[in-house]
Amino acid sequence: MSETRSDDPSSPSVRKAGRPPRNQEALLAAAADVFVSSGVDAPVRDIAARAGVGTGTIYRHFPTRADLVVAVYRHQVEACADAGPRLLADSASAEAAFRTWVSFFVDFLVTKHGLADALRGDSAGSDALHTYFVDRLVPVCGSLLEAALGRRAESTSLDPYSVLKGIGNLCIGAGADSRYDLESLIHAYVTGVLADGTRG
Amino acid sequence: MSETRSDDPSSPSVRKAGRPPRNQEALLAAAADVFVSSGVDAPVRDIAARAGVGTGTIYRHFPTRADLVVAVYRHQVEACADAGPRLLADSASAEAAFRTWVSFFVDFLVTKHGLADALRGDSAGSDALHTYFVDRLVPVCGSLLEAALGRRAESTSLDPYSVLKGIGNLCIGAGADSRYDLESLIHAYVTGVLADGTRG
Amino acid sequence: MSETRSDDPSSPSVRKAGRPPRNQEALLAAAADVFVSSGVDAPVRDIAARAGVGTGTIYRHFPTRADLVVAVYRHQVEACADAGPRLLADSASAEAAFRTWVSFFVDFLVTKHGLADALRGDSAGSDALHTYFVDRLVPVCGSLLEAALGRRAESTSLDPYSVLKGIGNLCIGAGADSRYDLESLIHAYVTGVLADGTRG
Amino acid sequence: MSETRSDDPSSPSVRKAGRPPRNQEALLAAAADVFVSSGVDAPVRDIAARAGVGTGTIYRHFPTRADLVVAVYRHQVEACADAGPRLLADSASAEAAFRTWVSFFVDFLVTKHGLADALRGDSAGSDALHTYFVDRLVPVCGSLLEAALGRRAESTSLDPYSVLKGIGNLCIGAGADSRYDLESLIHAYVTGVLADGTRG
DNA sequence: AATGAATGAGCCTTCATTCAT
DNA sequence: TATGAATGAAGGCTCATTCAT
Repeated sequence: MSETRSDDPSSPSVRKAGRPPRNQEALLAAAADVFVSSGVDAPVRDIAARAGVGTGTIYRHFPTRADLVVAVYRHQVEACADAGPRLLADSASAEAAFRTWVSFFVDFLVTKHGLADALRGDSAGSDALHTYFVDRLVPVCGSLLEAALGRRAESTSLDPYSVLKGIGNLCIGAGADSRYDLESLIHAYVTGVLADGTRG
Repeated sequence: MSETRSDDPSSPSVRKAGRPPRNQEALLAAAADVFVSSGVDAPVRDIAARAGVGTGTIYRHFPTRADLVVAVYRHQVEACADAGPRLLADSASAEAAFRTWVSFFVDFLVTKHGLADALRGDSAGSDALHTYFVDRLVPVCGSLLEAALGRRAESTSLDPYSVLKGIGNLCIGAGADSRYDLESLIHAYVTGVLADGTRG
Repeated sequence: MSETRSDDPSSPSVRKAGRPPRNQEALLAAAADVFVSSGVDAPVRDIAARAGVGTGTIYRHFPTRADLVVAVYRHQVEACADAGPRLLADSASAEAAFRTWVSFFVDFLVTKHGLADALRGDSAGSDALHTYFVDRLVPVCGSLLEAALGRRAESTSLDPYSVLKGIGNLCIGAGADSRYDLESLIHAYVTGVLADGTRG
Repeated sequence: MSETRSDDPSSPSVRKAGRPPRNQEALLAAAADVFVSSGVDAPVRDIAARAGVGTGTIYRHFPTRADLVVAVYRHQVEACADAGPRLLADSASAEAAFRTWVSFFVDFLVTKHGLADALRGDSAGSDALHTYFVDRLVPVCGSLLEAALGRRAESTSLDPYSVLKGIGNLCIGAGADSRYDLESLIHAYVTGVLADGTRG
């Protein structure tokens, strides 16, 4: 599907022959590519081929698939996490900040198709990623949500973890399904979360 | 595809007479069991073993995995589809009917662990299932949604397909993750869908 | 080396094409062949190829390498164990019985080149074989040894296990090394064992 | 094979000053350690790691594994060979000298766990080692044996090569198997060798 | 000279699928 | 029809070995 994909830091792209890469960057870019087209469970061999390296090289740098998956998405997760506080400070309203952050998160998930899948936690080696996501993003999502609900929130039953995971789930399969109107759904979802949170 | 197949997943027991296709019964029941415990991608051998038949028998009755998966869940899908009109007629309000139907659908998805996953369309042989779900349930969901939105609905941008798929997505992983408060999320989701639909 | 080898129960030998075998016998014969030429650690693929079957077939019949190794030699081990009591009853003297039995055991080990190696216990999947050998043959060796030492034996420090393992070790590499005069060595070994046993 | 590899069997150790090849030392020591704990077939990487060098360095100094193995044990083999004449001169009797030498050899083999295995000749790169052992020790063993048999020996059928290899074989697996009473076995073995040799 | 990243062959193991019985 | 043995394509992982730096 994506033969392009090149917003990533360093992306040697396709790579057919040429001198082998000397750093992990190339590996990560290749893995990202493959994850997009074949999912996080793609054969190690495919990733190696895409990177133009031997399978051993993959294992050298990332002993387990989890290591690789986490490494592949770490940058983006960090960027996402960092955006939270910034949005809260810069936005006109807390709700706007929350909605913008959610959009940011959704874009990330959708762009990196396959990521949403990884987020689930079933796929091989996804546990590490899942844990990483949760640890890093739930707090951010939580503070934005809390701010958005503001004073009105009295005893919301909607915990940040569920809200975040819900967003992730909603993103699954989007991008590969043109009939699936993710944007509208996310808007409605947030609307509902804020409405229900207010009522507690 | 499968002619008879009683009503409940754990069915063959109920049969009175002994029409030949008795095997189909056992096969479906076994497959349902295995799908629950190992997911829709479980080894054919496991299913055959559970059914007490040879693998060849599985293939004879269900040439592709999709055939099997669809057959396994047909009953429930039908029940779900049939419930729509009934709820619309029996409920106090259209919104109540919609919410109840959604709950029904969610219960189905969650109970049949792994079904939500299958619904996505990536898993082996899920396409057929996906198509079947869509063809059968989108119309039902659509009429309930329309009724719930009622007159207020002017030009909702939320199409039934997306709404249904959103529900399915939200259900993914639930049941295996106790921190994931699916019920509250679904409630919020529906709230948002109805609210946004109104504003369209 | 051995292209012959055919004293084994059922030995389809080389097998190039032809209809695939339907029983384990063929597999065992193939495995025996390969063990002889490549040792008990030979690749499963080699064994499968020799038997003219797919690797999966090997795994079907012998889930672990140990299962296969044990199966391959079980017949011979049993024959060897059974020979003990018989020799004791038929021989002119207990010492003769012991020496004959040792010869029998040695022939077995040497003929099935590679077996002595397996007996050691390091090689993958050899533990099971080792245990089997010990459980089955040590008692037999023990009673023959005891009989041979007869009354004279007072407090022999030579336990049957060590004596048996010593024989096995002595056989290692024999057959592949023409300069190695195993027969004479075994004779001397037994002489020493009986002499030392007497003095205790 | 290996270009340099000094000239004297027991070489690098004696060096006074600090000529570059100091590494050889470290490499051999590391290899010896690893051989003890993981056997002569241990991964090259492990040896390199233990020595604190890159794998390439190992290959530079020892092109083949055989070169390394031989180098590792050269010292001990030489010591063992040198001990022969000395024992013959110092011992009370030739038999005592032989038995002492055998004990010495056995200790060497057992202490350097895995050496006995390597001596066999199957393990990767053991041929060179085997040849070296034979060339160096068979003559020594032969003269001691001859002396021990003395005048009595008329036409012994036990050649030194077999006797030596027999000892080596007996040592296999000792040390890793507490039930295996190597010492007693060796005693009996020598007893038998001397007894049979006399009768020829 | 030393280093260690990279390579890739080779082994194990698991299944989907076919097919003789 | 039913069976399950057999097949063989994958895919994971581990080193021995090479070679650019």
